[in-house]
Amino acid sequence: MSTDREAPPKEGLRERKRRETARRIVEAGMRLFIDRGYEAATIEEIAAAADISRRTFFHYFRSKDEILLSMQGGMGEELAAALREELQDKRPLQAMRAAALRICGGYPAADMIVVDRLMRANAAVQARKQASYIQQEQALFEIMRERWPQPEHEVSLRLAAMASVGALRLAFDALSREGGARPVALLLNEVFDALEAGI
Amino acid sequence: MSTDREAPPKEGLRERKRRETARRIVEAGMRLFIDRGYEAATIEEIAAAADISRRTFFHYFRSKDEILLSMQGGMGEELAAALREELQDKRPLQAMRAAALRICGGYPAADMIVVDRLMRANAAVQARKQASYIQQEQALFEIMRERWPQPEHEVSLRLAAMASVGALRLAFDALSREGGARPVALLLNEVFDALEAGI
DNA sequence: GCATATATATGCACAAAGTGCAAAATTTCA
DNA sequence: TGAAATTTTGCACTTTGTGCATATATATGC
Repeated sequence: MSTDREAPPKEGLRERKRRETARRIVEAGMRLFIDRGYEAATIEEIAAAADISRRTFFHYFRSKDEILLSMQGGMGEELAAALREELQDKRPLQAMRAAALRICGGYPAADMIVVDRLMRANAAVQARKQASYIQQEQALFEIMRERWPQPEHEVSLRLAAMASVGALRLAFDALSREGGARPVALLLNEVFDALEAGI
Repeated sequence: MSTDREAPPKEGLRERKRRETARRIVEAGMRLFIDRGYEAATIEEIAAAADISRRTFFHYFRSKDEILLSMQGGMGEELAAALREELQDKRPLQAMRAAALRICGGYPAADMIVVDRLMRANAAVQARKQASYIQQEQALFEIMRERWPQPEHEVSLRLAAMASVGALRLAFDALSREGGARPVALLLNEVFDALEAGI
């Protein structure tokens, strides 16, 4: 029989459709957010544009802001995975720099700027974005601790996680402020350089 | 005439009543949040308990979560003021430690734990709380920069602000986790000691 | 004290978010 | 094919938050 090694992806019609619907919702949401603003776009409209009922929307996202947050969420997971790899042969800050540089390529600066601008338009969304930085910090700290589990490293790893996420924040803030004038990679390097010089 | 030295507070009936009403709203809100949970307590009930109409509630707070956030807000301003003073004769981390120790006395640990617990019950509120840490970091950074405006200090001051707010976060998290077993002052000193040792 | 300006409180109507429930419609799998 | 599981939908309902007009309370000049 043709290879039953590994768990077969088993991507049935159901899951495929579900993913496709989620994708359509996000797409429709972003389109409407950009066209008429985050607050003005109603879930009703988004659902209509994504060709589902309003009620079904809530089977995919708990609230309107989750559309925006879902974008950032994926990036966080990628970053965590990349960090775990880079930590094999690098010290924390070097690893974070490398991980960030590696994955930022996959996210067009223009998109990040758009999402950032949308988030600034609503206090609750902005808050959740900033909160996600803190969750990210916790996640990255735990990954670093996998690599150096000794308790005497805990404090410095926490510092490293704080500084790393702080650097990401500064770089993305700068990106947004400059409107994408300079590439993300450059900004990241700049911030991480300054960070290392300051320690 | 009985002393007209200094600008008279000019606390008219209006402002006094306004403050009193705000106080009643917060009190009623906290009472209901504790009794039946954050989400279950409706603004309608809170307004009734504070003896105002539902519509009037919104003249005082933009939303339900602002009741909880108003508690944290006051502390942030006090901290900023204390930091400004301590920076006269201390280095950033020392100053932050002193400022935090000074003002934490004014906030009973039990109250802080209750507020923290309530905030954990709702994702949006939790997010705003964490976001306020980031705003706090920005505010404290700016205060530090008043003292050392030279651009070559910018990065290290940013680091100091990040580390300081990080320390506050760790101390308050510990307080909440331990349920108040050890006093805030002790936790703060512990975290700041670890921080300084790690640098 | 009174008139008048100004700030605050309230009621009403309304849009939108979010939830529970039960009835279709669809997909899976034997 | 037919039963089981999952997804989609409609409907009714509660709650949040806002706009607007009106009433009420406070402040201020005369």
